[in-house]
Amino acid sequence: MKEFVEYLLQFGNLNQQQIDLILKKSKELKLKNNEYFSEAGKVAKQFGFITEGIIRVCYYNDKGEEMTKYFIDENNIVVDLNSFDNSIPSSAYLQAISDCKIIVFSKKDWEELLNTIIGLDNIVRKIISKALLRKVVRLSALVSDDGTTRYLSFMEQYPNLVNRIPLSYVASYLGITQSSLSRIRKNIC
Amino acid sequence: MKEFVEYLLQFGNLNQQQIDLILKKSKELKLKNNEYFSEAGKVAKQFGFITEGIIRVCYYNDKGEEMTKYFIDENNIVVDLNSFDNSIPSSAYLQAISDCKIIVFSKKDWEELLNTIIGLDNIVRKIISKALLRKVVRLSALVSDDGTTRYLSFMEQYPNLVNRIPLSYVASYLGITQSSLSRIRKNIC
DNA sequence: ATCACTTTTTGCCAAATGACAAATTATTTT
DNA sequence: AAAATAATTTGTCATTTGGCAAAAAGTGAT
Repeated sequence: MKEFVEYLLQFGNLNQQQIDLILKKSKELKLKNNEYFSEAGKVAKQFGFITEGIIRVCYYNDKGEEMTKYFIDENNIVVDLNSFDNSIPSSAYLQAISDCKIIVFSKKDWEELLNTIIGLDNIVRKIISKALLRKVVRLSALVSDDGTTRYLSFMEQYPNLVNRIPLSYVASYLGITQSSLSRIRKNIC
Repeated sequence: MKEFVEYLLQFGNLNQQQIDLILKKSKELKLKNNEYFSEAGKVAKQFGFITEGIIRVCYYNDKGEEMTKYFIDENNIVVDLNSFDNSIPSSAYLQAISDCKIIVFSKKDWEELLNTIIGLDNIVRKIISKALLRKVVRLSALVSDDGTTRYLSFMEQYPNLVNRIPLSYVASYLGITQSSLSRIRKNIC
């Protein structure tokens, strides 16, 4: 929990009373490897913060292939934002790809917090923008580069992820086939 | 000008007095084809809204190749945000790739407006988030697809741009070479 | 209409990647 | 340890794309 509070405080101030309020509403969710935090077709009902583990966001394209959009690891917000905010069914799966511990808030509690704590929505907005910006930077690195360069920059961006997740997920994130990635790795090491 | 006001009002309310204040500070900037709205190495000093024309955002990569990050067309905000907000030198060029008319605000005026008009910063924040989200969606389409698919989705996203800008810019945006794009087009049409 | 210049298309070959299947290696279960 | 399962690597060949240079088409000025 401490991590989450510290994380929030990076983006704005909260007094002890406000912090306590947040703590009171928080619950811990444990997910086993391969379990879902939220699923395509369903409305996202939780706002979370990962304290342990890795989540990946994926969907199925026209051809039925599983595509990994991105990864979220420790000390980051995890929420299917569009679905959560607008109460619409999501088009993506948020799946644990290792055992995870996540601090979660129900939608009701979270909205209550946003309404009660002045400045919290400001903090959240900043967090969201920052996350989006990071996403843009990451995606940019994936365009225009060849497989090898993509893989190298992936390793820079997620240095502590490479060895914790299956190769196939990395490949679908990088937009190349698993075999290609395997060959690329052979050439690098 | 009307377009800009309408644009802002999509994201929040402003009364007539506030609108007049904004109008009073606005200036019209005309850029000829190939001129720069802001340049790499310099601090961005203007916040703009394109009423006519197309701007592209580009930079030079390690190899000295010119890379197009994205295009901005009519009825969209144009600003080198990171540089403008933090007063740091930018790493990108914002270049007119057709004659442009842009409504602009100096940094000083814009900050004054943000301080004076309650709710404007909220509106701006919403605009920025939306733009970032669009960027993510666009970039996602560029990863994982082959050249042909990229080009097709580019045409969907910028239907009125394809015939107005040089092929080489489109190619560098799509992350493929100009020759490849030329061949791809031949196969499609 | 001609010339100069820019943009786009082609041709050629090398390199990278995809598709599919089989083999190998790791991991888990019994 | 052996068997079963999953993950990764490798082989083979077709396709796509890159790199480079030349040709063709388009544009603008005189």
